[in-house]
Amino acid sequence: MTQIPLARRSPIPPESCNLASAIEVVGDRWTLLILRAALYGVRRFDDFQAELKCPRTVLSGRLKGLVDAGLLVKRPYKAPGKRARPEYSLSAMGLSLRPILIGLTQWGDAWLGAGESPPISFTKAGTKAAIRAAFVDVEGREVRPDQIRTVIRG
Amino acid sequence: MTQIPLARRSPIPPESCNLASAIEVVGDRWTLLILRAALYGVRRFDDFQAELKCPRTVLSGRLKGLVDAGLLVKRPYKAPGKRARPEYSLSAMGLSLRPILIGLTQWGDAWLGAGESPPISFTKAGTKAAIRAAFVDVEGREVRPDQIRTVIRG
DNA sequence: AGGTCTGGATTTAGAAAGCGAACCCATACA
DNA sequence: TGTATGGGTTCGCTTTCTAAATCCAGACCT
Repeated sequence: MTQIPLARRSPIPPESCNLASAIEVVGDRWTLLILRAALYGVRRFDDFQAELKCPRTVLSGRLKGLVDAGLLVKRPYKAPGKRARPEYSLSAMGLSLRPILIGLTQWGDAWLGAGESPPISFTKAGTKAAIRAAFVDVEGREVRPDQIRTVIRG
Repeated sequence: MTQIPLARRSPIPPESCNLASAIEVVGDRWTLLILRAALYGVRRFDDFQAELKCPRTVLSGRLKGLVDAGLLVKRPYKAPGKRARPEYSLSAMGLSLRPILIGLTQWGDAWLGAGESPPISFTKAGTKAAIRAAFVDVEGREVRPDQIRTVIRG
């Protein structure tokens, strides 16, 4: 059970750790819920608001923050016969969070799912077999969790 | 760039989505920073506090929340010649977040790392080649992000 | 042109959470 | 008996969150 050896401090101080930096950017309830909706295709202010039921002040603040951080791109969106409005779509930076949120979805399915079969699952195109988040080596072959070693000052 | 089709709402309402539930549990700055430290081996109250520099009230609240949620286990810890104290170590539920936090670390390395080589990296035991977070099919072979398909009501 | 609708916000005021410092408590050790 | 130490809680103050109301610009209608 006690696989991780006791440490007084983490090997990398939080100030210079990219994980800690990432947490500063996306480690927020509303921010994560916005990204979740965005990955499902939601792009417009009122749609986010209807989905999240969060205060509009918070939503506009978080959207601005995500644009500043580079995860979302704000650009005008013109529906026919309507005036141009902004839409917020994921940048490459934001899209690359998808594996992490899928991983978190599967973690939730496993530990919070009340034993039911998951309402959403992921497969490889063309097949029906499920896929899952894991670690792979350079050749793309899976590495089991107990085989993972941590290397400092890479 | 617009790979994701526009949607007014996400396919699963947040109330019944395990991703949204997971975000309720771990979608918080201090909570994530605590888990980060815990995965590096930090277990004691004052060590967390020295590492995170957060108010002790917040720390004790978050630790309590993580114990209640089942991610941490609180149990007495007896150092020789010292009195018994509580320590907070990761449960299986908490440990299984490791791939997600490693994935987030690598996301931070890629997008926030200011071009430097990452201060921490992960390898397969016995080799020196780096590993990375990815998706695999049932046989443990990598599935590229553009090959991922979403299936509702699995 | 004037009025209305609609999406995308900002303003305002009260509630909740965050924060830092100080304090408390139990036990090892001198 | 006294002091040190780890693990908290209590106490005010400040920031952030929240909800509701308001604002604003550009279609569309007449």
